[in-house]
Amino acid sequence: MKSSVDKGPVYLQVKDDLADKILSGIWLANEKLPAERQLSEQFGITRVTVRQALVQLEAEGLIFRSNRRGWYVTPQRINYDPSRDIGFVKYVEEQGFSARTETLSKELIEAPHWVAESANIPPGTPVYEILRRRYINDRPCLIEKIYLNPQNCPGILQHSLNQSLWHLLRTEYHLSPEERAIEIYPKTLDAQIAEALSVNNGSTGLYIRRICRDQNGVFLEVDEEFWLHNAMKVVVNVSSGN
Amino acid sequence: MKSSVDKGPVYLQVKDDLADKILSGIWLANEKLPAERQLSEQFGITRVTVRQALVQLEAEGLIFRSNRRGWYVTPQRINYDPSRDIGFVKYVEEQGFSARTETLSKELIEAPHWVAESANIPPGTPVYEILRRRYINDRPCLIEKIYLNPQNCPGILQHSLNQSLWHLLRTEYHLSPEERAIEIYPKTLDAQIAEALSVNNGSTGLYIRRICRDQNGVFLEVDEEFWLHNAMKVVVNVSSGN
DNA sequence: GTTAAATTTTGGTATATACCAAAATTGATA
DNA sequence: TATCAATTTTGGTATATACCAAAATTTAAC
Repeated sequence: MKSSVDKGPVYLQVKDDLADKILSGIWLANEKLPAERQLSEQFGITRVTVRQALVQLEAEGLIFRSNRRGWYVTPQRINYDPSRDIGFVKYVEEQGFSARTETLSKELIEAPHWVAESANIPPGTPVYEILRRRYINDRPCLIEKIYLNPQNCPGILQHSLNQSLWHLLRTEYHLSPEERAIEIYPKTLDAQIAEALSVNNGSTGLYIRRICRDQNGVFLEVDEEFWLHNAMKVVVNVSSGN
Repeated sequence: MKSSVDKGPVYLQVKDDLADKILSGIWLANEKLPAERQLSEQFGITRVTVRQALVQLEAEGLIFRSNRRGWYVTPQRINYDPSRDIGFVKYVEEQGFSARTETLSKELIEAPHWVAESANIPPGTPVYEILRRRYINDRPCLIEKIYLNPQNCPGILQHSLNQSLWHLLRTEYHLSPEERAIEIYPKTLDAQIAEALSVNNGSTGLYIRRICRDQNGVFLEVDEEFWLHNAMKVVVNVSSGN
């Protein structure tokens, strides 16, 4: 890998080399990369240096790792519009991917601190909490924590929650959000979330928080999403208003 | 740092320890952390391991590094609403920070490929390109590339562009956007951008692309922003529509 | 042929060490 | 006292090595 002319750090050269193999299609989406020791031999460098290159590529989103199983080529990002509620599965399938949802838990709890605060309800108010895991092409891509106002949708936990939640809210409870406050920023996935997405503890993800209110400003839903940072691209369309 | 009971990897323990010092206020915003060699001695671990912890903390956004000068405590994120155009400086100052803008270059060029495509104009059409660097509390936080339709705002490059661009467009050219298509995702900062923000080549940033059109659907502005990933939080409010 | 146990491979973590160039600091000089 | 050169510190990069536990693979047993 070393050459007479300086092309910058070796690990960046290796990174570029691997990136080429991916972008040019030599390695396909979801394909497993050679083992680290194998790569280090191929490039004639230490495994430590290979690792530096791989971590870089991971940060760029070109590759991902699945718990101790190795490095894989990241599939194309999907577009995601957090301001719409047409149903995740439908939305993803329109883009030519397959999707599915898994409900991890659902219960009535006392509103956590931050939920009470952002929903503007007294602390300790009972709320429904729903935990879901969403897959795109069989890859777990996000964990979702949903908090619902029980006054608006009593008994919703009896329903199957693997479908579009807003479809349910619309048809069964005649609810539809009027105002959405959305927050987006990169955030490290904590142990619980990382585990649930089978990625390494400490991986960076994209965090989306959404607070939906009805026409009277009453809180309908608070929603927290923890995405693999490389799985999607946020796409929002906003008209006028200003 | 080692202890009899297993508390997971040492580098995560160190990370948590440092995180505590920051969150508890022992180390203040913009304060410089001790040198890596010093930390490694304090914790009784290798510099390599210290580095692992620091890189983690950086990914979490708690600390940042400024080209070879060391590690610093990240100041609080600002809120940023890419769907509004009330002027960056004013917006930031309302949140209690100081802000300023620097124009790095401005010229008439042929529309780059992706600009022509997303603006729906013929490739090669002349457009104004403006490059700006924005500071928050004297820290360079984002690079902005702006592409304007010359037909809408002839001669705009003669003006000072360190002020709010939309204020200029409104008052001088009677332009205001009706539709905005916004894209947001984490992206690695390339060499040019990283240099301009004086962060390491290959750092991850948050990328925001915005396409603004008038009421007739004619392209007014295309805008690319490259943010330090830890400098802000995207905040968008969307009403109804669906 | 299927299942279970033994073995190998591999990623995750960690130490010890070294060199370079940029940055910061110190010291000499005008 | 201010300026500039010499020195020291420090972050960035890289090698060589090692051990563990999870995962994958192979082998043995039923």
